[in-house]
Amino acid sequence: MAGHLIRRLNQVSTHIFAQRMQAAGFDLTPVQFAAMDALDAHPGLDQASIAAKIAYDRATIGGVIDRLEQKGYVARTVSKQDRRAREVHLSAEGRALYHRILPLVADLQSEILGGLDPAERTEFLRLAEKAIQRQGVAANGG
Amino acid sequence: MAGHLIRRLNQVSTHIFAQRMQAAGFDLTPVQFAAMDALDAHPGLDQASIAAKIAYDRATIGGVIDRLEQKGYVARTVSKQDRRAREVHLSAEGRALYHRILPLVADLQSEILGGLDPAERTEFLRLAEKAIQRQGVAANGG
DNA sequence: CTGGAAAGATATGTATACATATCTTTTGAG
DNA sequence: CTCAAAAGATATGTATACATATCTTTCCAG
Repeated sequence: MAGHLIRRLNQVSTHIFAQRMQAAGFDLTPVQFAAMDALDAHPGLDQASIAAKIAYDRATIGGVIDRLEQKGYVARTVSKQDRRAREVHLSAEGRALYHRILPLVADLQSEILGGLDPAERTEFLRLAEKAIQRQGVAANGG
Repeated sequence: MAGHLIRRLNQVSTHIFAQRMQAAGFDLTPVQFAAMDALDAHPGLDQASIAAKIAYDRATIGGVIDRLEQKGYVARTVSKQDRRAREVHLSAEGRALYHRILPLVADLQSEILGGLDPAERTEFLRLAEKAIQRQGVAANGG
């Protein structure tokens, strides 16, 4: 069953992420890192755009940004152009943390596919990307 | 990023599952179906064994079984051999539902990998299985 | 047989994940 | 300009997902 295999793989992936983070003394979830990654590339992005960029729904991202704000890694300000929108920025601390963690996360990717040799990993990533490409799953508000 | 691709794929997978179930007029999540699948093959299984079989933790499965019980699809009885354990059985209604849904779920698997041709699907499944095989992720109480 | 370790289940707390509803603010048709 | 539609965010409710703690019951060493 494809669905079951994919779920297991996702479970392996999040487990490795959590373990590596804890081992390095950081307290960040995969989604929180993904949000910081988007914010490093696009400072001042509003929440709806963050959600669209990393394929989450707005409600989930709202909570994720809440927690990042509580930790002091991001700051939220009401946009002057559109007072409905909240512009989100990495704080100095958040940016520093992101750049310390980035190589760790890059490194852990290969561990997720640890059972595959390099050629197989490349092929797996190609197939995964192609499978996603065909789908138009955007979720609510994404 | 492997982790991100896998998450997206899982999102596609659960989305297709939910859509197909709703279209067919059923109200079952992927986990609930997985639990019923395990119970059809192994009637009377206790919750910890169900969790181990489908790679979940016990706490999650407890809630899943709660909801299946509320819907009337499973029944829980205290084991006579071990009064700590709850033996879980599909009800007549649950078994009937499972057999109606099974072909639907089998069919939807190919849609999850809809962007891939048959040879690619086979290869993807082989690689996914191999990648999982290497990992020993069991979760708490699995 | 007895007391502590171990196992099954449940309780608690945190973090996704997403649909739907609601509130505020902006935009656009007339 | 005005009001309804639309968009950004938040609120609410359900369902995972999992670590940790606790309760009950069983097992086992002595």
